[in-house]
Amino acid sequence: MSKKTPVKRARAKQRRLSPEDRRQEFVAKATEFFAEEGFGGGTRALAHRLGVTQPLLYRYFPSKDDLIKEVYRTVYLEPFGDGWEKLLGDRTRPLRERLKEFYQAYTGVIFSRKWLRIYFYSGLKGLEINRSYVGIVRDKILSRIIRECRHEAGLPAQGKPGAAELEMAWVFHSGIFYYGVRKFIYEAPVLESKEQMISDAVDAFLAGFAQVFGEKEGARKLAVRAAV
Amino acid sequence: MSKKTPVKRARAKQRRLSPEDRRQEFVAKATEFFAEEGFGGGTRALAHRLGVTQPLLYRYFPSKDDLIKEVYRTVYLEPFGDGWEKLLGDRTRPLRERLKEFYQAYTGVIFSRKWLRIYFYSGLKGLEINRSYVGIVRDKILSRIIRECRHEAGLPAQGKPGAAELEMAWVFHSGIFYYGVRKFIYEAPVLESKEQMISDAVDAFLAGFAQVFGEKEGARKLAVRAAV
DNA sequence: AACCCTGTTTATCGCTTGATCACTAATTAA
DNA sequence: TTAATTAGTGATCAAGCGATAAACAGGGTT
Repeated sequence: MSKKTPVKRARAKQRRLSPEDRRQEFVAKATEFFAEEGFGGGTRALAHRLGVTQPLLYRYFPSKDDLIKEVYRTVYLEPFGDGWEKLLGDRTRPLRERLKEFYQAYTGVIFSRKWLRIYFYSGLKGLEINRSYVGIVRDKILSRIIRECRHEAGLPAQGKPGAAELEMAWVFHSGIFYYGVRKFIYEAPVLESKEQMISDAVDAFLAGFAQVFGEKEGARKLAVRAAV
Repeated sequence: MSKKTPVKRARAKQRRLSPEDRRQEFVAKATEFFAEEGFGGGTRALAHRLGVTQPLLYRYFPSKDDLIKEVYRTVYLEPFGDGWEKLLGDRTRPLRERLKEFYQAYTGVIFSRKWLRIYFYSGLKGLEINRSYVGIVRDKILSRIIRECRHEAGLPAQGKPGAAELEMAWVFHSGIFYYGVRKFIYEAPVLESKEQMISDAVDAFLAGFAQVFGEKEGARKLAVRAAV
């Protein structure tokens, strides 16, 4: 390459965005960048990707760490709508149907290279935000699922789900979750139809839950209902 | 702190190990170090942890990357004994029992902070070794499990497991795997008894597999799937 | 004693990193 | 038009990185 050319750079003639918009644009692209490179990725490489010079980042964010924190915020807060709890708890519809629909929607949001990689990078860092996310999944999703399963199986409702029930829901949930990990992080071949994977997983979970926790009657009811 | 003290360091009076042993000692401690810090951890910090100076590492390993590769080797090759395939295929015992025993043993090896963290760090790097590990799990463990399930359910044996069956085994396997992730990476509370978690997961899986792929339910299952 | 071999340290090199400062170009307000 | 404000750049700093070279220390052999 020739030496640094002092050519007056033709500044891109882009419309100037409002400061807040530009900032958010930076955060969005930084998210993609860090998802690929990990948080060890350099600010220079990031700036290059944004098409600006490195010091400019420091006009918008006090430090690299602050930028990273904003990346976390957007990634973690993005997915959680409040419709999901209602969907799971809507007893006018069969639980099986609710579960399948919920996991279609949920995985529709989190199954992306970007989301999953940021999730694991922050998890390995041992960040608080990650731990709190696990808590949210447990309280807003899994506990609700357990409650609905108990109801469906004709078991007495009780305030908090038991530890063993909760664990079983975790195993179920994680099994589905890991489909995305295998596909987007390991880039391993997976069953083409996500829909079928979820459908089978839900069917197996309901049968398994009835088998392990159901009363004899409840279990049979679940099995029969499944078959019909 | 005062300026660098040129005090002649009292060399530690440790027994001199053979070069090969010393090397392995380095690799072992480096594994723990990288498990905590990630592979971005510095060679100086690592050397400090080993109680030696940084350049000494380069007498034992040509570069940091070579050291890391050896870390991978030990971590990935450590677990796989050949007894596991035999255990899974031993038809003199009930499949349920075999599965529970296998997963007790398997998780006994990989459920550690060290193993899991190295696993994810290398996974995020997109390393070949990681992908090959996924292949090994699929071919040596999950395919075998499917075969045994088919046999148990009285289904005709066929060479390769179907994609949907394999996926279901993945969901099951991952569910168990993620118990370790939650415990050692997220450091989230889990069911105290790993044994019960595995036992319930296996019971649920067998019930679920029969439900989804079993012969008797086959026709009805198809109807249900068509209706969804 | 002299020598060599090997494990180890000190000092240092070139490069990259996150961050800062002074300056210029572009936009807005008067 | 001119002044003020904002967006963006080039040069540079101190610290940290991986890696290298040369000197040193201690035991074993002759």
